Amino acid sequence: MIAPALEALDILRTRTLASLAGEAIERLIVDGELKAGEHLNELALAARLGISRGPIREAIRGLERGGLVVTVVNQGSFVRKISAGEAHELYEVRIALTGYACAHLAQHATTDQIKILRDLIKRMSAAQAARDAADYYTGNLEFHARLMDFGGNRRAVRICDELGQELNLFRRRSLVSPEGMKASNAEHADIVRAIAAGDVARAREAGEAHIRRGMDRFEASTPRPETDAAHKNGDRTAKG
Amino acid sequence: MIAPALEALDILRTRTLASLAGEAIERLIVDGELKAGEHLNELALAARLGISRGPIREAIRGLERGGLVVTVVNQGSFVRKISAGEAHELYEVRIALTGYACAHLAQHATTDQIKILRDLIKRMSAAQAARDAADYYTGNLEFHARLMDFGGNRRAVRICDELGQELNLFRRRSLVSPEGMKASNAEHADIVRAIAAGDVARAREAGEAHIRRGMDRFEASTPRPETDAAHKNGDRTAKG
DNA sequence: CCGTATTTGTCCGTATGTATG
DNA sequence: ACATACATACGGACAAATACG
Repeated sequence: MIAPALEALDILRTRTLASLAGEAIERLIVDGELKAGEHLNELALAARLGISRGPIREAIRGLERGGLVVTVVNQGSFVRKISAGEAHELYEVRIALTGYACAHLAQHATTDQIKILRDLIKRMSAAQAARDAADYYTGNLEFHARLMDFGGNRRAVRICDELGQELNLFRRRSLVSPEGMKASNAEHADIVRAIAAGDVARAREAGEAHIRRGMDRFEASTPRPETDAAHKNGDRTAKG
Repeated sequence: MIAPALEALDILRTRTLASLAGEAIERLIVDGELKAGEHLNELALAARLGISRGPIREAIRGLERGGLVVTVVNQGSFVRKISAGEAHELYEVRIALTGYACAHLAQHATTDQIKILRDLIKRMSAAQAARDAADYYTGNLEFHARLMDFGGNRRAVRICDELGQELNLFRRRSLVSPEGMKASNAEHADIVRAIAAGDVARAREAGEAHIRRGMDRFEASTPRPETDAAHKNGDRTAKG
């Protein structure tokens, strides 16, 4: 199969090739086709997408700012390889934002919003019963997005979304076992209960604990600490 | 025109022109030389920095991802003009992260770290007494960076830094009056006291309240409520 | 409403730097 | 250590779309 080139969408023309290329490369990275640490060959990417190197380079700059790739001069760009420590940092930011959003919701949530959250929990419960990991995954994604959207706001949603993408550079999709789904969804229910009860402190605690438990599960399941971290394509904010 | 062209750093060559251009344009925006809503002329920027359009375009893609500019096809890029509602969102994210960092610090702060924070408070106190707003400003910046760095971590620092930059698109530098400095620094002291006492809840509350108070001060001082909120990117340019 | 000028979007060519035999 | 091959970095040119008179 010769590359689902961008020419297929050429009819639209409502967006620049750089933006389309950016999304295409982003997909290649999050889907794992471009693995962590791998080199991004501009010419190859341009050929694959059927465009020239200009838009490719522009797209890579965006990904660079987004933290998906790192660039070294005269050597090119590489898919960012984040360390366990960096992953921990990302998780902590999510913990902070989720906890705050839950606390905020406990004070300001409407009955409609709570109903939406409860419906999502039901949907995930059904997915878990059906062993449908994919459906649970999307439901979980929407649940957390709703949580942030209701409480924090759109910007917080975007930040969490980007953090999730970066985390996918470390863990290849959070594989959830049936038991894991059940436990995770029980935590979701805890969160919504606290929110519905208007218990600010408990809502925050439940929200934080949920993410933190996911972090713990993830860090416990990681084969090796992978202390090599920085390598040569380390973050430019390198320290120590 | 002074034109602090990039040629001065041409000797180093340790970084790409795109990254240097990005920082240069970023400075132009943050410093207010390029005002909100203003159009970014690629050719003019290239001429000003003494380079070609290629690196300029790449730099703009980075700023776009960073939220400093918005781009519309076949029309170019504009300095992002954020609404009061969006500014409120940004503030809330900072509230969440600062509160979490303070709570974290209350549990894990070392005596050395607390000493550093206290020294910064002293420095700001001196700056306030001397009516040195600039020194207070930098001290304040470092204080908050330290707060995040100790607790949340480097990534949280970066996020808060970027949020602060975006906020500068709305408010032209948070002008702090002498009384404002004094009140603000008193809140700093409250935060550090709670951290030193190991009081998690109070530390979080103090951290959140500090940012929230800054937000309130800012929103109270804003000339117009601008209730439109304009969604997403809003109207790029004030044109009829 | 139309023609012109300006600017963006894209592609290609060249030079420089790095990796490698 | 030297030479070769290759990829990146940058500049410049062309076409299309938009803005303006």
